[in-house]
Amino acid sequence: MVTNDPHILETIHTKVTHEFSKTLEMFGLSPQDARLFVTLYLHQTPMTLDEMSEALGKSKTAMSNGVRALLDQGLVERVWKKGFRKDLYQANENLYRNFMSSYIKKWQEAAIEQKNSLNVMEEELKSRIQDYSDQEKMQLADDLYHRIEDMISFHEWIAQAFDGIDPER
Amino acid sequence: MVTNDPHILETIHTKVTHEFSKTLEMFGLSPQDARLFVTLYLHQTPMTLDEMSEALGKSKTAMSNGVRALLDQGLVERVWKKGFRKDLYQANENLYRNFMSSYIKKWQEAAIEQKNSLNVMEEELKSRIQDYSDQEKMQLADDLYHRIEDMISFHEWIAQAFDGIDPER
DNA sequence: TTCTTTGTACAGTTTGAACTGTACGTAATA
DNA sequence: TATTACGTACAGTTCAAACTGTACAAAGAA
Repeated sequence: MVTNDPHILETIHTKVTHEFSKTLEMFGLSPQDARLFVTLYLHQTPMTLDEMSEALGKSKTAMSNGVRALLDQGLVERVWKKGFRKDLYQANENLYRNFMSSYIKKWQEAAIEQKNSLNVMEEELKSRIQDYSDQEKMQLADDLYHRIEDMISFHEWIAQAFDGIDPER
Repeated sequence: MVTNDPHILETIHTKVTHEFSKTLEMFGLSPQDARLFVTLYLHQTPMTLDEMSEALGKSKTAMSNGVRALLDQGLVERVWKKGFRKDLYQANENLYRNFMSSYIKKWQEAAIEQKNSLNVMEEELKSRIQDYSDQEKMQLADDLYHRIEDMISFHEWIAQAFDGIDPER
């Protein structure tokens, strides 16, 4: 192609936004939050709500909500500019630390948390299991017990697997 | 507690289902699919659509759809029992292989895929970048170019990180 | 063949998430 | 002080996903 499309820059910008959003969605961001983040990330200077609204073609209210969600997740920060009344926001720079690293941490914590919950239930079941004189119920309780043990192992594997990843680079 | 709650087994069963579903949702399963899978997993023998419907209190149609989703993801298999007309389904046994291992593979493939897409865009941008005489546009293109490079690095980190996990135990 | 059972396609309903426009509280400006 | 600009709370709308009940096609039983 030798054509000199005057919108080539915008076209690539759009494609990149779409592509990178998909990756961020894998980290659990909603499609809209991901889009907003990428918009901020590609924009080299901090943006106002009105600029985001313009860039994404959505209402200011939607941007206000979206930015708050990103702030809560620590992906975006508010910036001050003296003599400027509007709020300014920019995407945090370090992608790896902001996503990969915190993501791993989130998984590990969740895995350990769930494992603990299961342990509690396992204990409860064990202490009750002898109460059953009924043969059939005894069998059911025993089966459930083994399943819980499998689940606990599974959570241990998860925690261990993510432990093997170096969180900083 | 010395009380001997006659429903203690069901109570624990429910709690375990709920807890383990949360873990599976982290792997991208929808809440409904996760619940259905755990129900099958805890049930020691293969189940019919009617049994699932009974167990979850939802329509048979919903079960039919749910099971198909799980089949597509390779989490459940159909079982034959001679002289029995109804379809029987059971959860695949090995949790680690079915979830953790395939999950890691999915991430790696996705990361590499996205990285390739970004590479293509980067090349396109590079080949067009000299067409700009306009100083301002030149700057924009250059900024975008650097951002794309950052994104590519990010995807490389992802692929590398998941590479460090041993997929088989 | 006819009758019955079983799974699923389909149409309609419900529910929740995302978005919009308005209205209001707060803070800067004059 | 009054006025203007800004962000967000709120109520209403839209849209998609999940669910239900009915109707039908396929396969087994009689």
